[in-house]
Amino acid sequence: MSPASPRSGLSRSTEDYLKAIHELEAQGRPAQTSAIAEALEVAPPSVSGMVKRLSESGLLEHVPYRGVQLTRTGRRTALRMVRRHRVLETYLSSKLGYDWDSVHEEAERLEHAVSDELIERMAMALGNPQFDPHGGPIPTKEGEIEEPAVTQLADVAVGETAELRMVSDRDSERLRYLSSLGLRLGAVFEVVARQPFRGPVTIRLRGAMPREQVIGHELAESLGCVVRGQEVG
Amino acid sequence: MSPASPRSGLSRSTEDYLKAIHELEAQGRPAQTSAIAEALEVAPPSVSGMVKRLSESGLLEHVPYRGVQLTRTGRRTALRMVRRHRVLETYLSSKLGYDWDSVHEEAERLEHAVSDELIERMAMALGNPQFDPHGGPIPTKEGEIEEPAVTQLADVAVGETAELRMVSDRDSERLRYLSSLGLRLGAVFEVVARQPFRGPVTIRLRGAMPREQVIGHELAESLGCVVRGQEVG
DNA sequence: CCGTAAGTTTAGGCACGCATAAATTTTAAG
DNA sequence: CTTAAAATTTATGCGTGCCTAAACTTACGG
Repeated sequence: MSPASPRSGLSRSTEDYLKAIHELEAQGRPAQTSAIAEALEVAPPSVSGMVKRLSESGLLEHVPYRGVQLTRTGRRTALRMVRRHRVLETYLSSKLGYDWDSVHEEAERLEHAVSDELIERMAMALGNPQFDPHGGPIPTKEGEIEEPAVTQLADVAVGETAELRMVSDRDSERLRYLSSLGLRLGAVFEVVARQPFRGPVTIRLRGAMPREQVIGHELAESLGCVVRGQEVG
Repeated sequence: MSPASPRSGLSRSTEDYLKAIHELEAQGRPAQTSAIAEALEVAPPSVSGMVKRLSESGLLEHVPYRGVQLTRTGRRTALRMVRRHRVLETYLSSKLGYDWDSVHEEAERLEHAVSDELIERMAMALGNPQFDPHGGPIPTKEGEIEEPAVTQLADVAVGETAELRMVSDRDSERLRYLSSLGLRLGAVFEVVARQPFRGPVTIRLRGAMPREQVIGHELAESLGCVVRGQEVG
């Protein structure tokens, strides 16, 4: 008997697979075995085995050699996990002084152990927040989620002014680096240069002490911004 | 590979076994296979198997057919789990509005998932409390615990006045019943009668509306009191 | 259209943690 | 002291979830 998560009756691994597959689907990519394996840091044959179990449980559909797709039930469970994760991150950050670079790891473990009751109490205590500390939208209890329309910093034109709205929570190193640059959520900046061939982007942060920062292309792709148009510095 | 708890490197089950064995030892009873099996609600052969693994890991010593004893390391881990459990219970109760009859179940799951860091942050936010919502002493970070000297209500003499100091957190039904009687921690009452042959105890609660309550012997054994001596109502 | 590289699945194994049934040891009774 | 009852351990087996190695599909370049 594998340990069951409260109420869902699903194992920790199962929840992790569903969440990972959901994320791949959300990115538009078909959820292939190798992609799942990479996301969860397991070997591809392990994924094949789990996919078989999950499809037998009706949580996803599997077309051999092609990929998988979550069923309605699978997606519901995945969104429930996303809600748990993001409410936890928000709570840890707001109420217990965690930094945005350390919440992810803690939430990743807790999301399998908390009850729905506790999540709702935390959400209540926070005033039912809509976004987590990285700007990720928090699905409602009913499983509704609204992805904010953001533009990758890498795609913002020179001369535009933009605001940082969303960042991946995956790499805490990266988050610490962003903090050190003064790039927090809500930070406003102007794009002053963009090098071609996937080159870096240069921005000027607005604030008491405006500074110019050079952001590598890959990092710039992971930053979700809202473009405010061309403003006069 | 079994899922590992943060930092301890031990599985959920391992942590549960150590905690259960610790509790048996604390009660003076030798930790026998059957007692462990009963506490964890598993079959005795499962205990034999786990005991073998635990003793190979140096967490306890096993004398075949006799019983088991925690090593220094085993006890340290067990006390760490007790601290986690009780800090969690206190936090859930103080900060998230849980009742004393519902905290145990939630803490039971969370104790395996939280990091030491989170426990210390919670303890800090609570002002480093010494007791959990059931009056159980919270071990320090260093693993020191001081069992309060309490008397079972079943052993308090007629005419004595006592204060409720500690209750088992195991049975939430029982806790709800106590609440319904007005018997919370700190409640002061006088023992007005005791029936022989493990019969019930009758108490009179002090307060705005004094009431007499009859408490069954078994329940009275589970209530830890501090006797205040004979006072005039 | 054929063959190879890349991706996927099957085959076979292992550790954990649980179970039941059978063998063993201890205890307690006569 | 012998023997039956109770407790414990050993023997086996099962499901989960991971692994590596081998077999199999699919996609693609020549």
